[in-house]
Amino acid sequence: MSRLLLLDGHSLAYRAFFALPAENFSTSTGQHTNGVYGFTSMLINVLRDEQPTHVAVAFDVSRQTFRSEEYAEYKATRSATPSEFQGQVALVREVLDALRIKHVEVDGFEADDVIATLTTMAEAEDMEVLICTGDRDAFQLVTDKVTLLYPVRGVSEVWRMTPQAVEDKYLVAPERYSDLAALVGESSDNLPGVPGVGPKTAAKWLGQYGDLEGVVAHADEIKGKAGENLREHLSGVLRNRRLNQLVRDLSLPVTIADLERSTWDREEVHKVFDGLEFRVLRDRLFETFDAAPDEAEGGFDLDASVLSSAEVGPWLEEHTGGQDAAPTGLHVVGTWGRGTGDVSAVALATAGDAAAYVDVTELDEAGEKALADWLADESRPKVMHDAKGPMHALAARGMPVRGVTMDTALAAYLVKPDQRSFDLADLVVRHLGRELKAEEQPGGQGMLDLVTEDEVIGQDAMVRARAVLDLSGPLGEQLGATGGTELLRDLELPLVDILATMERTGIGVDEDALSALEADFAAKVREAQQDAWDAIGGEEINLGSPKQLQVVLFETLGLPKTRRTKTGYTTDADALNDLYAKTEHPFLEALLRHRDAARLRVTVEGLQKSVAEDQRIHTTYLQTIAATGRLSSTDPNLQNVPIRTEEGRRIREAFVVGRAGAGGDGTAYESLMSADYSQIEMRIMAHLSGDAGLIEAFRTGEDLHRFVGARVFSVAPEDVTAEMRSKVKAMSYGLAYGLSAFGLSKQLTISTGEAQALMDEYFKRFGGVRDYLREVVAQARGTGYTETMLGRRRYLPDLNSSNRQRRDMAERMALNAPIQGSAADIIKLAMRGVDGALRDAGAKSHMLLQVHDELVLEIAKGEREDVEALVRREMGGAIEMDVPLDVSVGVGRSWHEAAH
DNA sequence: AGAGGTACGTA
DNA sequence: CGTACGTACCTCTA
Repeated sequence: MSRLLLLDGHSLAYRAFFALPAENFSTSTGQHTNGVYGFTSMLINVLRDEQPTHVAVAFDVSRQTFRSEEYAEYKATRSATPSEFQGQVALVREVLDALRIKHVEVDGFEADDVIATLTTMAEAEDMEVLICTGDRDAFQLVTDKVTLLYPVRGVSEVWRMTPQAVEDKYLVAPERYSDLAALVGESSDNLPGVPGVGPKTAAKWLGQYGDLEGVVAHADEIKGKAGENLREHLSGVLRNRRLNQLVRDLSLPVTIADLERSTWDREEVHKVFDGLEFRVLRDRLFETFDAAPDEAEGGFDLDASVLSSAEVGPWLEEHTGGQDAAPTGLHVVGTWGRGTGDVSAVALATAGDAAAYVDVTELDEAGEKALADWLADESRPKVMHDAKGPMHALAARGMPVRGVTMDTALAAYLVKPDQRSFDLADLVVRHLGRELKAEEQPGGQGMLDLVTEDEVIGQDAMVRARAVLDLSGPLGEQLGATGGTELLRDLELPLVDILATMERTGIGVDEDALSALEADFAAKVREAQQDAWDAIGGEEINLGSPKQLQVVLFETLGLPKTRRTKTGYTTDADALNDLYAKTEHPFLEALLRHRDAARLRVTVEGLQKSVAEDQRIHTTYLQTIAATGRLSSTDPNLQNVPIRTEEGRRIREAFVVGRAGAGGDGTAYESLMSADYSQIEMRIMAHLSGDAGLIEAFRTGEDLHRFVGARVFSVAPEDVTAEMRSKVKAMSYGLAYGLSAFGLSKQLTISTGEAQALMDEYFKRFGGVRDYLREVVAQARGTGYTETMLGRRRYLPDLNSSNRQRRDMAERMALNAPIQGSAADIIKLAMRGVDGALRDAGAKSHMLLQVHDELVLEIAKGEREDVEALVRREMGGAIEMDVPLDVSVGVGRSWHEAAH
């Protein structure tokens, strides 16, 4: 049985808009999404619950329709569309396009007319019809075959309006509903009815005289005030009836057959949902419909074998030993994290459809050696997905991997750096149009007759190995088309091994020092907590609860309200400091002290929890997260260890050089070395902009902010005061982030005018910077992407958004991405250089950490001078620029000491 | 249990 | 109304 689902796009999105709080649904770029969210959510639910075979969504084109032409006041009382709803209908259309659901609109008519026409067309084909709209005019369409789903309680629930349901509710049959509405009036359409006549009276008349025509014909017979009013408003009633009659014979650009449900465009769905930041909804969509028809054509066809120890060597020789050295797909089954891991099995796949599965735990010595030799053989190219973790796992079994010529996760990241995850299954569907599963072989034997769990794991692993291999083709092509081939081959891929080694090495910590800090901070927390409680009369509130704090601050203490947040008033440090400056209330002082101490304590506790048995902390670097090209660090994040406050810096004292001989190979280390680029982003800005003034500033080697301050304030460099310097410093750094005069004024607590004057003066002196920043945005708007010095792209489609908030956000990203991204490129180059130079020199010293513009190394005894020279050379010479790359180096027992 | 919101650490 | 991240806690909802 065919079943057509028709939705009124605008009406439903608008309902959702009012049902869901706009402030809870917006993207990071500021676009509100509550209407789209509610619409999409409802769409998914209806598709799931009703299983229609055909779907269409109708839209209004404009408010100008034949109805408003006949009656100018039609819908005239509707208030202007709230600004938060702006653009959301366009987003609904984007969602529908991604889902490949047809939408239909006809100039001069309303969505309901389109729905009425489609309903009529479907009825002619004997289809069942479901109509989903918040417009009551559609009740007239209800029949035995046409059901109306009328949303109530926002969009969380729908009423199924069958003929019986309409009659129960309105006391008339559906085909009489419009007659009833004409008498009663419809306030939302600004169609006044007969005064004093409600649904009951109207239904009674219609029952008596059959239909509206009958009521009109017998109007003279109706007694009382109601009858009088009816006679008086007769022309209005007839007009209402003309206007609420839906048009059922529009000429439409689609046929019913066009509306048949098709598989959606997965890539487009990801793109659109990414943009809308709909994570839950996307999951729900895929969960609900993945089993349903899908565009993926099938799985992977493999000539699979499970290898015994003795078979490993011969198989590898036969399938990967050719002269052409074609790459092999490699998938590792195991666990990894914190710089180590364990393998249970590996799967291999070749372009010739051969696939093999090796249970590593069952291998004898010879088998293990055959596998290890092959893995370590640089001349046997391997294709992996997110290789770093698997490499840890293999290395932990004494099987280091070399010759990884493609990492599909890294390639996908370089192609689309804004994506948050690079799940293999997703990439396979998107780029290969297939599912991550084995091909069904009708009546076939072997692969599909899987009985044990092990067999399933084995097959899955081989499919993955094959999928990775197949993905490398299209991804490699896309990468080539976007100029990323060298970036992958020369920068990101070599970095994988370097990062893996850093993670495996870890950084030494003094656990006793951490414990002492923890105890100290804990005591401070208790003290501050007690002081805070005392200051409010002893009530023991949870100081970590913004909600409880708001009650105390703004109700109990009656302090002035702070900046609004979605859920109330902010209690952030800035606001509390402001409040303290105004009121000097002792509670605020104690609360701030509590915050600081509590934060430091959790930071220390987190570090304590992650100390491994070797008394070192092994972070994990993520290479495919930051859209600008930076690394990120997790579990624990060692890129945000406190440094700004004295108390915080004490934590860095606990990061120390490893104990003598702790390396296992007996190497003794003498110190930690911290080497960082000074003002690398400003230097990049000078280089990229070519601004003569800024370039000179760096070439003279004078204090940058003093130099700039002298120009901006027209004084001699020695007359630049500390205040001038700090203003200029804030502005210089802010520029790379797209700082506005307003933002600058906020930060420096000066007037907007003063901030603007400061910026004007700056740009007068350093006009090249302004021209460059403008040019970056203009070019990105044209090409759709920004580029770093090494050609790393970031796509910013929102630069052409019609939404100002989104556009402004995209502009700031466009300003920042080349600068932050080039800095990321440069330090990655430097890491390659340092790693290579250490190796060439046969040094025992090694890199431990990367913190965006800083490298931390552990220095082996006697290597300090050599390593310092080498690090300075490699970091300083990582790339050729018009300004020098200044590197400052410090050495000490701890990270804190090394930072001096 | 999981998600969203707030707050806050770094470059 | 300044970019890029990760983590912890609280609170509400499923």
